[in-house]
Formats: sequence, C-alpha cells, structure tokens
Amino acid sequence: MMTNHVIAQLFADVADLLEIRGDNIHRVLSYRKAAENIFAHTQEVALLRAAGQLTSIPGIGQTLADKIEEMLDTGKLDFYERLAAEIPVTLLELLQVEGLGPKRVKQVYETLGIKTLDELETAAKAGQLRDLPKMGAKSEEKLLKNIQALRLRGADKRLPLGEVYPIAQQILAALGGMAGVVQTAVAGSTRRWRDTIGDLDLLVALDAETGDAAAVMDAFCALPQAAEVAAHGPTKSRIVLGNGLGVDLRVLPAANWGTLLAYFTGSQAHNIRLREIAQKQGLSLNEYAFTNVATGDKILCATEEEVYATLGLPFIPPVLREDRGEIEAAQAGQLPQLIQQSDIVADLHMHTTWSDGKQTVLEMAEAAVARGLQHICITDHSVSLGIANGLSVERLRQQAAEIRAANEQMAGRIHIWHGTEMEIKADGSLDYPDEVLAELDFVIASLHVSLGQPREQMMARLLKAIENPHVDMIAHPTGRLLPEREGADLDMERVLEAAARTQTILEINANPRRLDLRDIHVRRALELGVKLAINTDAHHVDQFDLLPFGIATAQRGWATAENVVNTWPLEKLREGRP
DNA sequence: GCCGTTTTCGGCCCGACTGTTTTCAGTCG
Repeated sequence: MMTNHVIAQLFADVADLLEIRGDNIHRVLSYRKAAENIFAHTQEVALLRAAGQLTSIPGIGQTLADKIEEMLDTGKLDFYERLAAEIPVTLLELLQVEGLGPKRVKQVYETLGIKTLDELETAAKAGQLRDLPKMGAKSEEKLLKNIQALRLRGADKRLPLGEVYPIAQQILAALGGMAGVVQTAVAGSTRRWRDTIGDLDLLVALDAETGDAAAVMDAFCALPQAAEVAAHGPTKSRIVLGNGLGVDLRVLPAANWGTLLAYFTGSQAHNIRLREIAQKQGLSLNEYAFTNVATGDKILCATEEEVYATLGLPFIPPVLREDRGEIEAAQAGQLPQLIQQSDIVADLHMHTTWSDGKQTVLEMAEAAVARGLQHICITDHSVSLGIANGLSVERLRQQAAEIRAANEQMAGRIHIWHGTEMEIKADGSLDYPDEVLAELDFVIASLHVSLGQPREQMMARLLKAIENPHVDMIAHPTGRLLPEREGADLDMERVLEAAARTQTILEINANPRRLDLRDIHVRRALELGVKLAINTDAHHVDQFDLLPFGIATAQRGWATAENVVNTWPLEKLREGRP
C-alpha cells in the first residue's frame, strides 16, 4: 500500500543513501525535504496524483512527481533499487548511532568493509576504528557506548509530549532561581506542542551585569536528573536523562532573547523560511541578532514580536511554525484566529464510578464548575467493555435517573448531559440497539478492541458507526496510544468525508497519550467541513487539566472556535445535534 | 533536485561543540 508514510520513508532512505554515497548535499536535502512534506501532507498523494497536482506539494518538482507516480503504479522505485544495489541498505542502521554520520559510515564501509551494526561493534571492540583518520581511542569508546545505547532504547525514540512537559518545568524551575537569570523558557517542538518530542530544548536569558553563563551551565550539567553530560560549553550544553531524553540548554544575554527564542523554537523548516525573507531584505539572521549584510550593523530583538516585525510579519504562534503555509498566511494577513482555552464551555467525554472512572457524577460536575464549564456530558463505557465495567441497558437507565437528580441539584450552575461511550464491537456491530441510543442526549462511538484488523474491516466497522443516525461523535478515531501503539489502519480521507457528509463530530482527545485526531488530520477535517470536539476523556477530576494538550493539537490543525463544538453554548449544541 | 517581483541557471540557513588536530572536519540541531 503506497501511503504517504511509505512514500516519505522511501524518499528519506534515498536521501540517506545519496548522502553516504557523497552526492551533492542540496540534492540530498531535496529528497529529505520532500519526504517531510509528504509525511505532513493532509491528503493522500494518490488522490493528488489523480488530480494531476503532485507538484503542488512544496518541494516536489517534476522529477520527484514522476518518481511518486512510478511508486503508485508499480509499488516500487527503480532509483532506490539501483542505489540499494550499489550501497548496502544495512548502512542506514549505522546512521541511527548517535555521533555517527554519513561521512564516517562511508569511511568504515570503504576501508573496513563494515556493513552492519554488529560488524561495527566488533570492530570497535577490537580497536580497529581508532587508527582511522580523525578518529582516536576516545571516539571509538564513545561510539561503542552509543551503539549499546541504540540497542537498548531503539532508534530515534520520541517521548509523548505529556511525559516531557513536566520534566521541562522541573529543570527550568531549578535554573530560574539562579542569580542573574532573568528569563527561562522551553523551546523546540515542546513549545510548538508537537505530539511527541525527540529532544528537549531549554533557554535561559541572563542579566547583562549579574549573569554568569558558566555558573548556569555548571548547574545544568550537575543536575541530579543528568545521567550523562554529552556536551558542556560556554553557551550550549547537552545532558541525557535516565530515560534517554536529550536535553539541550542555550544561555544568552536578555538583549538577544527574541532571536534566541525564535531560533530554538523552530521548526527548522520555518526558520529557513524566515532567513530567506531576511536575506531578501539584505539581512542575515541567527540566534543572536539580525545583521545588515552591507554595513555589518546589528539589530537586537528582545522579543519574538520584534523578530517577526523586522521581517514585516505579524507574530506567528509557535503551534503554527511548521512551514505548512503559515508564512504565506502571515504575509497575506490571513493567519487563523486560533481557538483558545478560554473559548471552551463544555466537555463531552468523561467517565464516572458507573464504569471505570474514579469519581461520581456530582464530583465530576463540581470539578467542571470549578473550571468554568457550562455543560458536560457523562459518557461511561457500554456493556461489552467488561474490563471497564461497561453499563448494561438496565444500569444505563438507572444512571439516567441519577443524572436527572444531579441536574436538579446543580440547577443554574452547570448542565449535565447523559451520554455513552459505546463500543464498536469487533464484528462491527454496535453495543446498544437504536431504541436505547434514542433515549440518550449524546452518543459517542469508539474503537477499543481488535484495532489490528485489516484496513477494510476497520473501515467497515467505523463507517457503520458514522452512518448510524444516533451516533453524534467518534472518540479518538484511530485508537493510537503514544508512544507505542500506532492505532488502527484507517483510510482517513474516507473517514473524514463520511463524517462531513453525516455531520458526525470527530474528537480531538486531549489525553497526551492519544492526541487523536492528530494535527494534520484536524487540518484536513476542517478543509472538508467536519465538526470537531476537544474532550479530556477524564477518568478523574484531575484529568480535566489535560485540556491544554487538546487545545494545542486543535491549534496545530489551524482550528478556530467555530470549528469546535465545545465552544458552543448549551442551546446551540442541542439544536446542532444531528 | 527545487526554485524564481535579482526567473530557466546558480544559488540553496547558520552556528556550537567535540575530538582530532595545530586549523578543522564531522555531527547535530
């Protein structure tokens, strides 16, 4: 199946093979950039091909468009096959070793005939690498250690955002209290609220008089969380935590804060675009300042707003900085009015002690009031999900009575809807009959079991639920669990089309283990006119506070308040119910 | 290999740190 994912991976492998071969670096980067853009593209390229629009994807010219067509038609790429015949593809796994790049891989292959990780490890242990040019005993030892780390943790393992965020706060708190530190911030993909994080980037701004960069660096490298110090310099250091997370710290004077923050928030692709714009104005841009190329004059920016203003752009929120059209939108004055947490008045997916939640209906309602919500929907699991104490029809009707009573008690403070999170069973049937669903205020259908079925079987299950007139919303559509479970193999374009046609709401589940729909599917859903919900799926009152992860995911998909039903007041949602 | 209000050729973002060197290549972000 030639999905975007498969095509992108093939182009990425071609880029690596070309780089090992020593091809022109810009040709290499073209393949790599194309891979990234295809991976992030909201539509399947197979559809674009049918419309003759492959070259509308940034970074895809005629040559790569032809190669994509070849892959779609034949299921393979002749260029890749020929490269693979020339260079062992097992060399690609060597690139996964930290500190081992294309030049060194080429070198050990050509001089020692090393093709695999095992052979590299054996050679390192035998002391065969230290005599190579620009190598020594120290590099050999480091390489050996990094090979073992790779075996232990696997390649480029990314951690869920929800796991990284508290770590960032903890480290910043430790550094923020030091003398001469005027500002700290998390940057990188964490600040852009990506769903998973490779490395954590942290920044510290120093007072020009009292700041002591060396002291901050020493403190950072001496943190108890640091399992290893990978680099320790005057402005930049890197530690590795026990869980394998790399943490980079940059320290600069406060006068450079704007350019520093912009630079390390990225994304890299967004930064390159900013630099190109600067160049056209006769400026160069780095993390320290703008420099007038002609005169050498510096323009310092203490805030990011000044950075964008210097480029003639409005401020672009970090969540949009992926080079996915935000620069063009900013230039045209058409950045979206992104949804904010303050727009949210409802949460439509949560559990109570009736199934696998930890609190009662009233406790959930009180916690929702405390967070400013105007209405909530109780959606406990349905009967077939025995492990979660799913409700029989009889218990569901008992729960209806309890919610009626709770509404009387909470009158004027919050409204409580009665709903369900109903299983879409493995055989494709729904867990409650239509006449029971008709008794409820709001019906969620969900996939939890048999997520590994073949695509057509999964699609049949999901489409049947979407087509059911009683089903209002599909929760966490793919069922993925970060970082380990991929989620069901779905044809998202068909899912989104069906949801748009039937006006079935699709959920952005705010739990950082899910963030499902993910950002690019949110974007495509909006293009197709699908209504979205952002829900916490809270099983405990504390989990209401996971909402910011869902908001950020919606923002990354360019969602505005109107796109999200949780911003709708009670009456509008009642009327808007399909 | 892509791309263009310096447009079909000749560019292509910029800097820190390490380990090996005696001025820099390789890697990374």
